[in-house]
Amino acid sequence: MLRMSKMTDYGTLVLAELAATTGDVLSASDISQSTRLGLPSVRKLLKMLCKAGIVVSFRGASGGYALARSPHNISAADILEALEGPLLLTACSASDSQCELEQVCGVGKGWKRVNQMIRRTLNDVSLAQLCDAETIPSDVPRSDDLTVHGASRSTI
Amino acid sequence: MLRMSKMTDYGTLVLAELAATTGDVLSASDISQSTRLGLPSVRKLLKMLCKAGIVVSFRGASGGYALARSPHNISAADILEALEGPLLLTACSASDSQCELEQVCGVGKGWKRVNQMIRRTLNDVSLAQLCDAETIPSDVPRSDDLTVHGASRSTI
DNA sequence: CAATAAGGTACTAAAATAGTACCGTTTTGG
DNA sequence: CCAAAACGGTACTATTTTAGTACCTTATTG
Repeated sequence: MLRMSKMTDYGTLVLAELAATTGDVLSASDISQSTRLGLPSVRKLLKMLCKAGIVVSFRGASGGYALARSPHNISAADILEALEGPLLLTACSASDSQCELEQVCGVGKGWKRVNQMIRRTLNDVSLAQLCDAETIPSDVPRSDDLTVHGASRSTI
Repeated sequence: MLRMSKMTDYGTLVLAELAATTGDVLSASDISQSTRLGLPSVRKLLKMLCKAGIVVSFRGASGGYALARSPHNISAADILEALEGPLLLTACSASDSQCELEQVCGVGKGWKRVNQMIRRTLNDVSLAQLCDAETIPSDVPRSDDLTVHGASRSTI
């Protein structure tokens, strides 16, 4: 359903926790306790976020994790890519697409464009904004509103 | 990976075929042949699209399917919702969310905002545009560019 | 040197997705 | 009027992905 995985959802909680801490570092179990997420999952997430360069780790006793940079400089796209891999709406959006329909397919390019638009959206929202929703513009009309005239707009 | 399912991907091929036809209706097997998708899958997709009101069906010999309205009035959001269910980035974006973390969770609202932004993007792209990618604005700056200053922008 | 904490890997279980099959109903046209 | 064409509905199986866990290794501190 175009849904992020649970792990990614949890991952943002973990990051929010790190963003909110006043202390130096937080250990995986600190975070597990404050977020109420299972320790094994928290550890897994922190490893992934660390690999992606979003958090940094300190080993040994009194070690732990911290954000690698300011929450203003961590984008939603960064987070999603770290935890779910490349942001690709369709299989053929990938550079090494193996879609054998690509010749016949007239819509691949269209979806790639949509993919870019979504990526831009996700690049433009920071972790800091995620933690403080009011700072996210809730209704930003595009500068040239070239919309689907009369396209049904379901209201959720 | 924030990816649409294969079926949705196939579904847009089916819709593109219907959008392109000059004839009256196309049967499931017509579409299966022209798209090279398996007949059972094509049938399943057409049933779903019909239920969602995107295509209309005509039963009996010489029956088949046609778009329910102009491809300009069918949005990407319509298609995704028909084939993948509600457009919800996170579990707690749903109205009947059962996320017991909701109290502790500071990021749910933020993701909901992002969800709305993506929804708007998908509402603003039509099937007609998907079939003719050049008509999709490839670089539309938002009217107030309140971006993450210096957020890393991975280039895919 | 013992305790704490991260790094890495591999495995199991559960859930979602994809693909298929079958039978019923409607309509056409000879 | 009946056989063939084509959709409607449902239920099932297999595959793939996701979630969750376990276990061992390495590093740091006091």
